[in-house]
Amino acid sequence: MKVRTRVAPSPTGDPHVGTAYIALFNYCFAKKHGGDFILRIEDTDQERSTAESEQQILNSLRWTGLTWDEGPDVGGPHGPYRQSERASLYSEHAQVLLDKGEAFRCFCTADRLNDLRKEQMSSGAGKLGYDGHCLSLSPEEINRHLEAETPHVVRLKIPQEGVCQVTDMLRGEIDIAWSEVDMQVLLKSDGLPTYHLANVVDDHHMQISHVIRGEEWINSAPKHIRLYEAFGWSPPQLCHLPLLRNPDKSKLSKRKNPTSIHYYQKIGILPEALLNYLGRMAWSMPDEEEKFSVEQMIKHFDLDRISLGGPIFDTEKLTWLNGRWIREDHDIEQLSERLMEWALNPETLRSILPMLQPRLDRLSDIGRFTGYFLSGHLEITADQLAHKKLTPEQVNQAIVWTMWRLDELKSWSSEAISDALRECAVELELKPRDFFAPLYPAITGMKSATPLFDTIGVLGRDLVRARLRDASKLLGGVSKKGEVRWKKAYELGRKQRLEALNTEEN
RNA sequence: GUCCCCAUCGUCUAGCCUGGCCUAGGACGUCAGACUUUCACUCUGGUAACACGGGUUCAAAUCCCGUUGGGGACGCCA
Repeated sequence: MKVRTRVAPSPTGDPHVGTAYIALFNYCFAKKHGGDFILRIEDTDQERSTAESEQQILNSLRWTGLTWDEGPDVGGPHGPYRQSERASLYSEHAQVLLDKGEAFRCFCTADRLNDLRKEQMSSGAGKLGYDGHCLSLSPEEINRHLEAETPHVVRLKIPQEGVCQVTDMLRGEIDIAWSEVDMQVLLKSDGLPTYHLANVVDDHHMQISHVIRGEEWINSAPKHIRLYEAFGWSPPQLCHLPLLRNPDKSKLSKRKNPTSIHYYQKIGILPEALLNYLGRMAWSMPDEEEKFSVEQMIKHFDLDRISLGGPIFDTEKLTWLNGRWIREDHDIEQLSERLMEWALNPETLRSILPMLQPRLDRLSDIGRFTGYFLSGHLEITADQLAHKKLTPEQVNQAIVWTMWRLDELKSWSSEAISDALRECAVELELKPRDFFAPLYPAITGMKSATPLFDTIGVLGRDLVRARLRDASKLLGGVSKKGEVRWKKAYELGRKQRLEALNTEEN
């Protein structure tokens, strides 16, 4: 059987380095065995998925240099490769399970489920999950609900007892008692599938032979195995990779560490260096060589060389490795080409020049304005952030509010940024000009610079977040205690904002 | 809380499966020095780890058990 692997990102935010990491291992495994590597977009979450995010993921993954044999942009024999375009396939399969008696309809309301969860939490019973309420509904009751068009979901039936044996390519047999497995929702009330159903149906139809994914999926593997069994399909081999971590060992997250591929591109990391570094996460060359290309990685790739401790994503070593790629693999001609490819090109210039033109008296003035567009982190001092009307605490608060509020933003347009930040100023009861003042040095390193919202827009989410975090740290950062208090105040503002939004809509 | 996974320098890791060659190797960082008009690069040297306790064995970083620690999962998110 041909080896076929896939990476299946969900377009709900910035393209994540974790996606590139998983993609890299899937790619290497497939290519090592002469197989195919597939890209599939898992956009069944209507609430959070955006076309913008999908495009960025595609762009970022392309930028790394990884190529896929099948995908939404390149097509292939098993398409479509976007789950939102396969909706009927999933509902048909849900029906099959219903007919086979492997799944059941559940008419429980969100309220009942919430209460149930609360009760389970507080009773400290340990076991959480659906209580099987709708399992015993009579055919008449079900029909009555269906006729009344009561919103409902389809859930997977789970064996009452016994254990599920999950075979992991790295860990061997893992036993998980069926009693620990929840009766997972397969089809949501909007008719779209959850990850579990869509994933299994697609992996089967796309003939995926090996599922290489993050460790966070181990606990739901029994659900997937159950689904394969229920359909009468043979499951793929499972392989769970250790998770990339923050320096504090928690799962890599943007709140603690820049996670977007775009950020690393922006600060001038070479794609081959990023992939090289990602390849060093949990994996090593047989001769322990640190610097290697994807081709070399494929040549020596072996799942046995994966170490299971979760690696911390260390930007310092990435930077060192990147330096080696710059120095050892480029002559001056090639380097100048890389630089032009990166940012010294008309396209980049065109994106910032509209803001610059009114400020240029001499062409050479470009120098002091482009610095902060081309830099990664800024070297600023605490007194650059000082403001005559605000206390350092207030300045810090303005910066932190900006950071939090920007994180909530769905669209990264300067209008959206402008609206969001103006709201922050109102919430903090500061005049806009006072509120914005410290943001200039924090984000640009200068007291006055190009228009704030456009600048933030061009710099991008992760870089802006990183600079704001740097600035906040300069002012003492957010202490554990302060975080709680500020978060409360921030949430209050957020709540009022949402309420205002709702009354507007009504 | 319940379940699952994991455990070698501060960090990435080699060694572990197939016990002895391990007084545990390499790399990042850091410190010291050399080179260089400065800086950087480069080079040399130093620093620093088998989580703990029990077993098995002539012999354990390597195998087994327990403890501790870390992480993950417990959504009509993926």
